[in-house]
Amino acid sequence: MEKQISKAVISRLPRYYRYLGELLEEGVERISSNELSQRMRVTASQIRQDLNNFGGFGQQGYGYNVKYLYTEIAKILGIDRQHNLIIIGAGNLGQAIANYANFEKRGFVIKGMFDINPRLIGLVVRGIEIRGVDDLERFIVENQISIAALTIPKTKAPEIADRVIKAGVKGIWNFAHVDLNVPDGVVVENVHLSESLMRLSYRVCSMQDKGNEEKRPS
Amino acid sequence: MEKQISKAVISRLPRYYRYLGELLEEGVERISSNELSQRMRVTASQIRQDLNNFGGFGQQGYGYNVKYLYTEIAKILGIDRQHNLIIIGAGNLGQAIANYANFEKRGFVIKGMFDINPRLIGLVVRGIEIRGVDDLERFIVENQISIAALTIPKTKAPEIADRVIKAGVKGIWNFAHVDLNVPDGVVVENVHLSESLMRLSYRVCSMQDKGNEEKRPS
DNA sequence: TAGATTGTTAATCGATTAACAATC
DNA sequence: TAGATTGTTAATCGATTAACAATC
Repeated sequence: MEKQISKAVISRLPRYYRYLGELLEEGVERISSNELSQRMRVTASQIRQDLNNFGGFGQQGYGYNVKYLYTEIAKILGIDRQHNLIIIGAGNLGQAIANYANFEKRGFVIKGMFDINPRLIGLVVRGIEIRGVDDLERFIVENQISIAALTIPKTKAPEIADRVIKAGVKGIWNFAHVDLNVPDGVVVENVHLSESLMRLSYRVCSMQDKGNEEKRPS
Repeated sequence: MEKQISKAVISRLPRYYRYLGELLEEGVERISSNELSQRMRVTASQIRQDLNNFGGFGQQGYGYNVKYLYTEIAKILGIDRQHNLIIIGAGNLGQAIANYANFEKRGFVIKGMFDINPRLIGLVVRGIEIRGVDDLERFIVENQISIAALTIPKTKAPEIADRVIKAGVKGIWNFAHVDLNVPDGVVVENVHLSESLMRLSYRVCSMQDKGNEEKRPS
C-alpha cells in the first residue's frame, strides 16, 4: 500500500515544474532548495518535504540538478506520456483551449472537438474538426481518449459526463458550474471561473475595508 | 484588529453560494447544516464553523433561512456591489470571459477590452469595444476600474500588471502563466489552466497505476 | 578533509471534526 | 414544553516549519 500523497503537495508540483523550466531556459544547471525557495517565495523546508514524497532527487552538498528534477517532476505528473483529449463545447472557451499550443508540448493531444450547435459542426479550429455529439462514444473508443474538457453549460454537463465516462474517459476537466458525480477510477478537475472571480472580489473588498479602518480615527 | 479569515474558508464560500442559489430556485425556504452537508458532501461541522467566522446566520432548532443566508454570503463576497472590470487580451479566452453573461448578474460589469493586435482593435464583442493599450491608464481612471483580467501571454503580463496597478486597479485576475509581484493593497487571483491540467494528468495517471497494482499478483 | 546541503525526524501551527451546552 | 439545531469549545488530524544528523 503506497502512501497517499496529499492534495496540497500535488497542487504545488506544476509550479515547481514551471520554475524549473524557467531555470533551464536561463541555463542554470543546479539549484539548492534555499535558492529555489527565495525565487518561489516558499520555505526551503517545504520544497524538500514535497520532493521527498516521491524520492530523493537531490544530493547533499550539491543541491538539485535542474534538468534531472525537471524531467522527474514531468514523470510524476504524467506529462511525459501522451494524453488524448477531446473538448466538448466549441464556444469561445473551448476554442481558447484548443488554441493553447503549450498543452501539446506537455503531451496533451487534442483529438477532437464536439458541439451541438449545427452552425459550428464541420468547422475546423487549429486543424481540429468540430463534430456533433452523436459521434461521441465511437470517437472516444477509436481514438483512445482519456481526458474530456467540458466547456458546456451546467445543464448539459452531468449527462455528457456520464456518456464520456461510459465510453472510457478517465479524467474530466470540468469548466461547467456544477459538481459532477463520477464513479471510482474517474477523476474530475474543476475550473470554476465564477468562483475564482468571487474569491477575487472578496479579497479586493476586504482590502478596501482594511484600508478604511486604518484611516478611520479610532 | 479583526480576526483574519483563512484562505480555505474564503475559497469555500462561492460554493456555498452556488448551492444556496440552487436551493432558492428549487423553492426551499430553510435548510439545516446537516441537510446542506449531505448535498454538498462536506461535514455539517465545517459549514457551521465556516459561517460563524462571519456571524450567526442561523437559528437553533430551525436551521438557516436560504434566502437570507444567500444574500449575506453575497455581501461577504462583495458581489452585492458593482465591480467595474476590463479584459486585457481579446483573444479566445478574453472573449470567452466577455461573453459569459453570468458575471454581470454578480455585479461584475465589463467596461472595456484591450489588445495590441491592430486587427482586433475596433471590433465589438457583446457591446464592448476592443481598444488599443495606449488608452489603458486614462480608461481605468475615467471608468473607475477596480479589476483587470489578464488574458495575455506571460511575457507581457508583468508590465501590463504594473501599468494597471499604477492607474488604480486593485485586483488582477491573472490567466498568464507567471507569478505577478504586486504592492500592498493589490490582490492577484491566479487561474493557471496548464497547472490545472497537469494536476488532472497526475490524478488520471495515479488512478491507472493504482488499478494496475490491484490487478498485479502480489 | 571541511563546507554545503540534503533527507528526515521532531515541533509547531492551523484546519477539520466531534461534542455538547445554549437556545429557538 | 420537548425536539431540533445552532454556535462554540475541545479534540483530532494533517500540513508546514524548524532542526539536525547523514552524506556528498
